[in-house]
Amino acid sequence: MATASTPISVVPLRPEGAGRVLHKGRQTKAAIVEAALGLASQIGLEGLSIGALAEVTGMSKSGVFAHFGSREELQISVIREYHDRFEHEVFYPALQQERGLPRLTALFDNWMQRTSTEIDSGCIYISGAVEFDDRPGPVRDALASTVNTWQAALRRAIEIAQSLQQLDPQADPQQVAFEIHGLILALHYEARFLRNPGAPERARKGFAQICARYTSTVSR
Amino acid sequence: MATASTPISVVPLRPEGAGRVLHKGRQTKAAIVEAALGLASQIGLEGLSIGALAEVTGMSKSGVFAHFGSREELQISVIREYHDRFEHEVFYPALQQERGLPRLTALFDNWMQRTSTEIDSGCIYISGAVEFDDRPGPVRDALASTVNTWQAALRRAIEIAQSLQQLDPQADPQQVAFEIHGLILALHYEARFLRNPGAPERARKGFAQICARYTSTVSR
DNA sequence: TGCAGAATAGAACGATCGTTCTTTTTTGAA
DNA sequence: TTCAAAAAAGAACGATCGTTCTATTCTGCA
Repeated sequence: MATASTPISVVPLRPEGAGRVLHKGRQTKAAIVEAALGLASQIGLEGLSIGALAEVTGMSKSGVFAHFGSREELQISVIREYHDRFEHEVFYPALQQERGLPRLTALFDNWMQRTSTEIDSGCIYISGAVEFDDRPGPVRDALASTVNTWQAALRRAIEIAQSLQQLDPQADPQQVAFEIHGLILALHYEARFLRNPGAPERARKGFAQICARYTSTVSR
Repeated sequence: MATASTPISVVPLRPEGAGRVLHKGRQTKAAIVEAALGLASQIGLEGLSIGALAEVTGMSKSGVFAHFGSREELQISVIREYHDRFEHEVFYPALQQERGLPRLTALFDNWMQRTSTEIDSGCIYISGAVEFDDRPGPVRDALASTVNTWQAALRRAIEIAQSLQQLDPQADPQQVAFEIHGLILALHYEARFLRNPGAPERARKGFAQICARYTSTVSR
C-alpha cells in the first residue's frame, strides 16, 4: 500500500503521524540508506549486512536496525533510493533532448555512463536480478517493479521515435528495447567483470548499428 | 599449476600419487560437486554453504569439507564442472555442424537453450560474474579464465565464418561476439528474472538480424 | 586375513548473522 | 525549563558460517 514509486513524489507533509516537520530520524535514515546503497553496489543486495552498515555509519547495530525493522525492508529502501538516482541521472536529463531519436540516444548514453566502470559501483538492477532470480518475496517484487518502470519508459521513447518516422514503425518496440538492453548488459559484464577496456566503444557501436538497421526502411 | 582447463583432458592415470586405480573418494567428490553445481546454479557461488551441501548429500560437514580443504577450492571445482558441462552441451555438439555460419548458429542455439529458463538452473558464468565483480581472488580468476576460453571459441567461429565469406570479413569479430553475448545476457535477464515469455523469441530474432547485417555487404 | 592409509564422522572453535529486549540519551514542542 | 516521545545504544539470543582437531569407519592391496 502507498507505493510512491513511479514518478517523483512532491509531498513534504506525510499523511501519517503528527505534524513534526523534520525528525532527526529521517536524516539519519537517509544517511544509512546512502551508505547501504554504496555497500550494496559493491557487494550486492544479499551481501548487505546490518553489522557492516553499523560500522560504516558509526552507529550501533540496533540503532541501524530500528529504522527499518527488517533486513528486507532495508533492501527495499536501497532499491527505492537507487531507482530515484537512476531516474535523476538517466531519465530526467534525457527529457531535455528533443522527442524521438535524440532523446532515445540520450537515454542510452546516460544509461551507458551509469553502467560502465567509470562509476566504481555496480548496477543494482543487474546484480539484483541475478541475486533474486530464484528468490521470491517482497525484495524481488520491488526490484522487478522498478525495472519494469524503467523498461516501460525506454519503450515509450522508442515508440515516440517510431511515430516521428525516425525509427521503423513496423518494428516491435519490445524487440528494440531487448536488443538495447543486451548491449548494456554486455557492457556491464565485459567492462566490470572481464575488465575489457574496449567494451564501452563496442556498446556505442552496437547502438549505432541498431539505429541504422531500424531506420533503413524509413521514408525512403 | 597443472591447469587442465582448456581442452578435454584424456589422461586417466593421474601423474600424482600412487597407482590406485579408483579411489572411493573420487566418486563421492564427484557426487558432492554435482550437488554443489545444482545448488550454486540456484543460489549462486557465494550462496554455496558447506552445511547445506552436507545435508543434501547426506554427509557430515567435515566429510564434505575434507575433499576440498577450503570453500574457495569447492567453488573452483564447481566452476570447472560447469565449464566441462558447458563444453559438452554447447561447444562440442556444434562441431558436428559445417564450419562457418552453420556452426556459429549451432553455438548460439545451444547457448540459448542452456541459458533460457527451460533449464531450471541459472548460468554460473552470468551469476558468478556479478558476484565476483569486485572480489579479487582465485575464484574470480578461475571464472574469468573459463569465460575467456569460451569467448575465444566463439570468436574463432566468427572468424571462420568471415574467412568463408559468410560474414563480412571487414567486421570486428570482437564486436560481433559482443553483440551476441548481449543477446544471451538479455535473454537470461528477461526470461529468468522478469519471467518474460517472449524473451527466447526475441533473442533468436536478434541473432538473425545480426547475421543479416553482417552478411549484407558480402559477395554481392 | 591383516593392516596401513584413505575416507568420513563428530564435536567444538570463534565469528558473524538478523533480531529482540531493555536501557540510556537526545530531541523538540509546551 | 519540563517532560513525553523519539532515537540510539547495549547486551544478549539462537542460528549458521568456515574451519580445525581428533576419533572412528571403511577400502583395498600385501
